[in-house]
Amino acid sequence: MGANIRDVSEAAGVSIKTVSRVLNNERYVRPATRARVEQAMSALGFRPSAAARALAGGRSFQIALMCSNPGPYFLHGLMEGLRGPCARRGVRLIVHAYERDAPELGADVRTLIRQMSPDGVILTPPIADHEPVLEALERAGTPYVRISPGVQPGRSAAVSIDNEAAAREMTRMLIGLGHRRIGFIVGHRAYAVSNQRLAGYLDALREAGIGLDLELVQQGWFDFASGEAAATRLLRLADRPTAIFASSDDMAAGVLATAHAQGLRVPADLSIAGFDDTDLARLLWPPLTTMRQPIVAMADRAAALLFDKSGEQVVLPSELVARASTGPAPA
Amino acid sequence: MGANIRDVSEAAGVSIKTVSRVLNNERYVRPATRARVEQAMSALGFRPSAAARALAGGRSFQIALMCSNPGPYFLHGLMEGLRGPCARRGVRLIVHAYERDAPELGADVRTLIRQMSPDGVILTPPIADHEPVLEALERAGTPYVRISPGVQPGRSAAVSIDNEAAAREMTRMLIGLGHRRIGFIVGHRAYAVSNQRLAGYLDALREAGIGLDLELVQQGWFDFASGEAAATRLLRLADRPTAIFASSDDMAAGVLATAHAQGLRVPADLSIAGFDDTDLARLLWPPLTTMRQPIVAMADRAAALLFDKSGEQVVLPSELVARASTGPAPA
DNA sequence: TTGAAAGCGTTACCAA
DNA sequence: TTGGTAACGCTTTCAA
Repeated sequence: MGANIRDVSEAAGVSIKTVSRVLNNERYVRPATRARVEQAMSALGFRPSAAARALAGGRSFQIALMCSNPGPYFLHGLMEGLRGPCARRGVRLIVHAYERDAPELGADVRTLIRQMSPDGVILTPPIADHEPVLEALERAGTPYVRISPGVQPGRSAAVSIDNEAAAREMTRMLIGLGHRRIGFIVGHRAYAVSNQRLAGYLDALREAGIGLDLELVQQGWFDFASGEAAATRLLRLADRPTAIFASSDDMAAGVLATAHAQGLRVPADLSIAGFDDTDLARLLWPPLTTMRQPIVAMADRAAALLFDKSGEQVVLPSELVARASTGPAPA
Repeated sequence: MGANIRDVSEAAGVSIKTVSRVLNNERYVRPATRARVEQAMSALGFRPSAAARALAGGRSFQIALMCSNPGPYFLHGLMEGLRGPCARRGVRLIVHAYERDAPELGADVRTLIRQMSPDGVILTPPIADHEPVLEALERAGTPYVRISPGVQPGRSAAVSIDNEAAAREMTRMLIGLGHRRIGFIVGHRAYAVSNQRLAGYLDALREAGIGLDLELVQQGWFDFASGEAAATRLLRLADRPTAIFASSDDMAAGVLATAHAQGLRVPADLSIAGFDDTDLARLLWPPLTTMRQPIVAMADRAAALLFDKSGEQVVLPSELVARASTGPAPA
């Protein structure tokens, strides 16, 4: 099998402890000694056992990403953003998919902590606001970073964007194009960002003096299928919307599919707006985004906060992260 | 902190070893004893430390998914398929994103094995055919399952679908609709499935007596952007294709975006076919798929093979896993 | 600046 | 069917 720390110490003619010091970049190792040890390590192809380090030292060199079953683009963005920071630090990523509605999420996290003792945890909505989970993390002293938290922003390190402002901007833009009947597809109820985005939409309508028609606000669940379904409901209305703002890209894709299926031309017959600016957004046009790939950026930043043990709350600068297909002004 | 195995043994009035037996479902534990131990475990909220188990027993209760940076839908499908089996077995998933073109992938895997000693590894293309990686795995005795391997099918447990047949069927269908100029977007060169799908396309053309026009075959890289680019090239041709078959859904989405951007109506002006049947495929129609979500199914099956330590090679039944938008026959 | 020895929490081997 | 006790490979504490 692989060489262990003793093999290295013997090869280098030093004690085990000294090898350990080199491994952990501790001070008080003479450069010459360090060099000798490092040479022995690479000569033997030594790789420290994560299990042994975790058992003895408490650090597991693993962080956990807790996410529910989000859309493909959300997951992909997270992974994309976490890859670099983790690789640089030599940290492994455990992806822990949780059931959004499981009753025992707190116990779930406790199990995760006890079993793996991760060096840190990244929480994605909606679990980022789940009290039992936060409590379990804090009680265990496990550092964690929340992505897009909805409550108690100062409670932990967190990364987010200004969802309300972004949704307001996007709605304003649609209004500016002449749209008056703008459908809105709300995200999953459990997610704080769903409310924030809805708030932005409502705000822009109010500002423009457009009365709210509740029929135009439909429930979605952030996934493709719910976008399809919500669009179907919206397009069945007697007084159809001329634009639909889906508060996630996955749902926007669903809207697009529905539009296709009904023979509607996009954007001539229907303007569609999405949120998040993933690749999917490029099915729409023009490019109105000020921030590319906010999810990737948030994940990357979250990892940085975790590794630097900073309790900072970061709101990434993003006046607008959505896109729309913008056809000719509606009749 | 949490209770350890000794606390449990004391609470239950048995030896440590007996608790260990219960934990591992070993034989030779009297039902009464087992019950007593189990009660003590739940009373104390005992969770065995993965690190200690790994160190002492060799099993880490972790499996690793090695994947490059695939499209969002591929990644999502994998996670979706692995979630259930892992949860049922109490196994954690390490997602190890590798650089497709890194020179030292073999060393990378060796490091992974030494450090984490995963109970198993799932390999996705193109690493599923990477000799140094397979060798490292075999030398270490780590069970592994390959998804969509391209060579040496019998070398390990593996799961795949018949890519060539699926691509042939899809091309036949397009031909059946009257298309004669069918663009094809090849996947990343490093992936075996790219060739398999291309072979199916070529086969169908030959069968129909349609001469191959190399201009119609464009290189892509399985991602959205390369689909856009390839479509742009295809649509610039003097003698445009009337249909484009992209050998992945992510690329098909890119084709769709390009078509939109050029004001083409889909499918009236351009038929688009995709591969894999993710949600994205629902942007196209009609539903010609015989197998829903092949990626999810492959991942699920791969996990099963890994856990059952079966060396089986599974080819999932799927005559057709692609979809196309099918407009009126081209002029 | 270096080293010796005592754990960390579990499993494995051998007895009882 | 149960129980000691020695590993497992590293970090930590305390000396030197």
